[in-house]
Amino acid sequence: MTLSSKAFKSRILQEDLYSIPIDEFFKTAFSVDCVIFGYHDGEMKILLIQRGTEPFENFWALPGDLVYPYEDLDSAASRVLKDLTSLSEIPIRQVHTFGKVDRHPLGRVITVAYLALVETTELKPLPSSWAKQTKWHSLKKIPKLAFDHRDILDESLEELKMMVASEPVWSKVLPEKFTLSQLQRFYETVLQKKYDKGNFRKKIKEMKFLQRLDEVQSNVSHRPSALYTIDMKKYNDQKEEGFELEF
Amino acid sequence: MTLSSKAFKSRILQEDLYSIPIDEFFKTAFSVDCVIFGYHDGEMKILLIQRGTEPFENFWALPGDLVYPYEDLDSAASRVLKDLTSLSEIPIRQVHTFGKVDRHPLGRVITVAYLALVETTELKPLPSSWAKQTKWHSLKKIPKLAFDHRDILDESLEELKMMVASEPVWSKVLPEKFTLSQLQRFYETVLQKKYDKGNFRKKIKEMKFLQRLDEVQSNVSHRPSALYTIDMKKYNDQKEEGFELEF
DNA sequence: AGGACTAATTGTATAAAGTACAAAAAGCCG
DNA sequence: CGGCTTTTTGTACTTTATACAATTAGTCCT
Repeated sequence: MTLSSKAFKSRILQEDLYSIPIDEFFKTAFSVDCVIFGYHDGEMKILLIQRGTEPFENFWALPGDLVYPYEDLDSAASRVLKDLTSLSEIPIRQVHTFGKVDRHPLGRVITVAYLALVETTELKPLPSSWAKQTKWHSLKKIPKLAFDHRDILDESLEELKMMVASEPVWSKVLPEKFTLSQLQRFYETVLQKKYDKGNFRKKIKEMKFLQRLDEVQSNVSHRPSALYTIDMKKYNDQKEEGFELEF
Repeated sequence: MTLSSKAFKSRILQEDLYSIPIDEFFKTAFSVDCVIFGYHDGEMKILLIQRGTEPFENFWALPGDLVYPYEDLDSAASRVLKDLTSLSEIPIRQVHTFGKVDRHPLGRVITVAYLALVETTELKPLPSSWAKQTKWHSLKKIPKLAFDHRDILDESLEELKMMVASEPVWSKVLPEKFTLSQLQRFYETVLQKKYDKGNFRKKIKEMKFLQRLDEVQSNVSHRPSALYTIDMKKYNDQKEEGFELEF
C-alpha cells in the first residue's frame, strides 16, 4: 500500500454516494474458511476445529483465519491449510463468499470459503489458544457447526462433486501409481453412487492422460491390477481444450 | 453490530497468531462489481461505465460500489444493478471474489463479482461524479478495462454459459410468451454455436416446465410459431430434483 | 382464389453413447 | 494343480444424438 491509510480511505470512498461516516467502512473484517476434505480408502472426512472462545465456544467449526493485510486471499487459505496439516503444494479452490450482515454475532465478518482435498493424515497437535482440538469427522456424521459453517460445508461438497467431472482432483489422495479400482472407489465415495466396473472403465478412458504402466500390483490374492499414473503432458493438453465427463 | 468498534476488533482479532497492529486489518475495503449482461435479439452486450476519477480515469470499467456496513453482499450487488438500470427483481449470482493484494493501485480492495442478465434497455443518464457515462458494449468489442475487470468479465461469461444448462436464465430477457426459435437464438448467442432446429427442440423438451400455449404468433409472413411460457410450478418441481442439459 | 414464399413442426434413418451382463484371464493359496 | 477372487475384455441391447428431409400453415402477391 503506497498511500497513507487516510489518503487511501478518501480516494476509495469518493465513490460513496450516500453519507455514511468513512470509518464505518473499515469495521468489516475479512476471513477465509477452509473446507478440508480428507480421503482415504473409500472414506471421506472433513477437518474441523473445536472452538475455544466465544462466540460458539466448544462448537465445532471450519478452520479459518483473518486475511492479513498484505496477503492474497488464496495465500491465506493455503496458510490455514498448511498450519493444520503441514501440507503445502495442495491445490485449493475458492467456492463462495459468505457475507450476510448478521452471520457473525460480534460484528461484520465477510468470509471467503475455500476447498481442498488431501489424504486423511495424522494431525499434529494444534498449538493455539482459540481452538481446543482439531479432528477428522466422517462426512456422514457432522456435528452442529458454528456460524453458517454448515451452509459453507454443503456448498463446498457440491462444488467438489462438480470438480471430479473435469479435474483429476484425486491425484493428491491416490498413490502415485494407482489401480482403476481405486479410482472407481474414489468416484463412488464422492458421488455416493455405484458404477459398473466395465462401464466405468470405458468412461474414464476419455481422460486421455491416464497412463497405463507395465507394472502390476503384487501380493494380492487375486489377479493383480494394472497400475496407472497421470501423464502430466497429456493432461495439460486436454485441459487446454477443456473436458467434462458425465458421472 | 452490537459491540463498539473497539470491542469488536479485540474479539475478532484474538485469533491472530502473529503480531500485526490491529488497525492494519481494518484498512481493507470491500466492494461488489457487477457484470451486467444485456440481451436483445441475438445480441449480447455488457454494461460498462467510464471512470471519471483516478485511478484508471477515462477507462471503461464494470459498475461497482463499496458494500455498506449494514448491507448484505447480495443486496449491494442488487443495489448497483438497480441504480444503473432501474431494474429490480432480477436474479443476481455471485461468481467469484477477487482479492489479490495489488489489484487496486491505491490500497487493498477485495471485490466480489456478481452476474446478472437483463434485457438491453434504455439507460437513464447516470447522475454521478465518478462515472462520466454508462454504455452498453457489444461482447465482441470490449475496450481495455480498468483494474482486473477483464478477468472478472471472462470468468463471469464462463459462469453464464454454465448457467444456461440448468436454469431458465432467459426468462427475464425473452417475452413472457416466446417462440422456440427465440429460445434457440438465445442459446446460440450465449454459447456461440449453431444448432439444428429439430434437434434443439428435442433436447429442450427435457425442460418439462416449457408450457406450450394455444396461442400462436400473428403478423408474421410465414407459418406462425406456437408460443410457450414457463410453468412455474413444474419448474420448481424439476429444480428440486436438479436437472442439467448438455448443449 | 391460387400459387409462391418462408419458417415451423414432425419424422426418419443412421451413428454414437450408455447399460447390463457375462466370459476369459491372471495372479495367489492351499 | 484346482479353487478363489478380482481384473479385463467383450457383446448384445437400449437409449440418446445427429443429419437431413417431408409436411404444415400462415402471409403476400398476382
